[in-house]
Amino acid sequence: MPRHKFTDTRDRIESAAVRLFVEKGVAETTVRDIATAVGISEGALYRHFVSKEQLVWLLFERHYVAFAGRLMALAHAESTTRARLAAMIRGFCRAHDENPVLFRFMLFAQHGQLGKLSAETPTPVNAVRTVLVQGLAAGDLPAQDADLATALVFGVVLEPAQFAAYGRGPSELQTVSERLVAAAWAAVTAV
Amino acid sequence: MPRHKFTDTRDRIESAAVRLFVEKGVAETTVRDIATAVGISEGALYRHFVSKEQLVWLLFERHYVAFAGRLMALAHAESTTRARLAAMIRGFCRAHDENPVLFRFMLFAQHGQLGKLSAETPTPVNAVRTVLVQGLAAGDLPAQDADLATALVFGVVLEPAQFAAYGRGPSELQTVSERLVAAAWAAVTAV
Amino acid sequence: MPRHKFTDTRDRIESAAVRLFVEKGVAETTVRDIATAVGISEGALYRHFVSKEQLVWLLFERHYVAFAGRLMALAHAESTTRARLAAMIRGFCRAHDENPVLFRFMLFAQHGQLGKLSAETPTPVNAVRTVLVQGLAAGDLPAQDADLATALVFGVVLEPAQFAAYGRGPSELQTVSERLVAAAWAAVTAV
Amino acid sequence: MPRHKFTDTRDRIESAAVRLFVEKGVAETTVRDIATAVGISEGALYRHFVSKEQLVWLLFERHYVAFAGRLMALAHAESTTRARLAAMIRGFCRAHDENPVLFRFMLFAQHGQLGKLSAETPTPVNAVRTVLVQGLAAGDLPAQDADLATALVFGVVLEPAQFAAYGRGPSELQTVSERLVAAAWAAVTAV
DNA sequence: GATGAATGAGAATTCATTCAT
DNA sequence: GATGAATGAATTCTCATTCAT
Repeated sequence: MPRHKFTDTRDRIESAAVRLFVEKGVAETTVRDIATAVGISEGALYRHFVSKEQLVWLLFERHYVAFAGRLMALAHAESTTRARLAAMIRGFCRAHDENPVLFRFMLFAQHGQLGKLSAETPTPVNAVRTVLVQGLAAGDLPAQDADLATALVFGVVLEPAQFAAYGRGPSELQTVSERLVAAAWAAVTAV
Repeated sequence: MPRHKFTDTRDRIESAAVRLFVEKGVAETTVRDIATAVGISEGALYRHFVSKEQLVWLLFERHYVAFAGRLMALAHAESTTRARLAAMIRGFCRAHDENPVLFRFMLFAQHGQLGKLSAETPTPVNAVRTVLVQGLAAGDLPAQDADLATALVFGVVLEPAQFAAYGRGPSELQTVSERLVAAAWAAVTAV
Repeated sequence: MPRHKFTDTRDRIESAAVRLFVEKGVAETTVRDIATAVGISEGALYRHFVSKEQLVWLLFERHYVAFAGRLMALAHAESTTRARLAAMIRGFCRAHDENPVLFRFMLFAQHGQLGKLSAETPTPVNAVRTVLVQGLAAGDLPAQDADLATALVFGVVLEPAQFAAYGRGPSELQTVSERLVAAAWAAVTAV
Repeated sequence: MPRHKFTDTRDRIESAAVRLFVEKGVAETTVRDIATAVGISEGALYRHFVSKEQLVWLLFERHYVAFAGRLMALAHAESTTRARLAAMIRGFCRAHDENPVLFRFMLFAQHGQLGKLSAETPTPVNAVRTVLVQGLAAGDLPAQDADLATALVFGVVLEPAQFAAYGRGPSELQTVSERLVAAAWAAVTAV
């Protein structure tokens, strides 16, 4: 095993960790599991990451914030509330299909990291909620609790992803993205 | 009386365990945590339960199956697809509000127990799916993937519960149960 | 090996720990060393002590403060500065001979615990210093820096103990206690 | 120049190591600590030293023996026992003030190296002891145990240094060297 | 039924040392 | 001479489980 490669080690650690965290759960994944999956020693991991805790946080925060940014950019490119919501939902589906494991790690894995986010951090939840609040203000949506509406949109998108993880329903969300758009819009307008 | 006491201790263990499993996660809850919460010794716990694993399984399986039964009974009491779905969603809301901690334990806590259920076990998912399949057969619903439709209904109900757990949106789901019924129906008919 | 003895386990841990800390140094003594010396498992140690750090601190603080109290009581029983100092020095010698290992742990072992003592904690240093300050105020001693005088007394007592630990000079300090009293008095009056 | 640079790095390693060993203790100082302090990589350290152990030994042995030589030279320059002792004590004070860190490393740091010295190695202890033995033989000192007398002299000098390290008493020993000479002489003549 | 000390198998982390580049 | 990733053995500590009392 060569010692001094291309420093892709860090990347390999990250993807192995995300995969294991999703497969087995964060608490159930040991540092040894990760090291073995990467093919290095446990000690070597600590050359790249301060602690398991920090590795979890790093992976979560980076991708979570990046995904929020992606969603906001998609929304900004559209002008109507429905188009914005549709673009975001398609964004969810694309992100899921590109890397289902990462998607699950960000949005399902119980890593206990959500509480560490500062209130101002942009999150996917805030991205969707902002669009809905604007839609409510513009009269594009019937008056309703913004948080509840946000939850409905999330439910319509995330639960099919959850089902997919268990082998139920379509495994590629993009094949049903227009269906999810229609369902989400119907849910938030069916007051 | 001794029999009564036994039952009492057992119940206290169970509710303390459910609460801790939800609050901290299953892996993060130690046997000592539970024993301390109940006010007994660690060893005494093993008088009532074979192992932590078995305790988790017992709690999950019992409540999960019971809840599935409750849902099916609610559906059977109605005659139209929409009424059946509505009754089940109200049942979800009531179960949540009666004991949010238990609700979360059953439906969110990643306890890795889902895979242990045999295929024939009645589950809330199957209960909802069965009603939807019947509705599709009866032509009450537009043709669509039954699993996806099930996921949509679950998403519309569960995500608001998830949000409530984080202090977002209404904390009592029964206050918005008709809203959720409307949203779920809209979602599964918006093909 | 019986499991449930007379709970002298705690005491056995303490004396084994003090001995090892002195013999090998605190940092060089592992929890395993202590457990092996006591004849229990490593994990069992943690039933009695929160951490190695806490064990070190507990041992040090308790004996250090107790010894300071002993010294002060000895001083209080006398009325002249010289008699007070003599009583304290004899107290040092007796403490050394009673348990040289504990004596060394308190006064030589580099356990890094000194900094944790709050300023008001009674210490052997303060005990001696207080007597010297009173002697200076009473004119029993020539004017001089109280800290330096304290250091001289400590040096006269502690260095022979240090030598004894290396097998040099008398191993029992009580055999030379009057000599040390005379030397200390001479040192603090030889301005 | 390259030779010069080598020496320079080596010196910087040595002084950083001595400082860290005294500040944090030998066991508590990691090779990484030293490398970081010097501004080189960990691996580079091993270009200059075989091991941490060897570095400790090297530093200790070299300075300890050199200091013993210095003390003996100072004694040899004088003709009376008292003058010899006085010269040595002033030598102690000067060495302390020149480099308190090195002084503490040699005389206090528990590096477990003392046992490695061969019996014939000249040490500060032997230097002082030799002068006292000669004084006893010459009748300049009252009959007494030579080791105990040596310990008394050491205590009178070292304990003020120890106190200085903790911020008690004078920080520069040379300001009180005559006081220490008087105290030491009083201690060894007060039989 | 209850207690709590004890076990033993890991878990995370540290660290002196090596070695390909 | 220098770098820094990698190793592997140790170290502290945790925790589900057992068992004598």
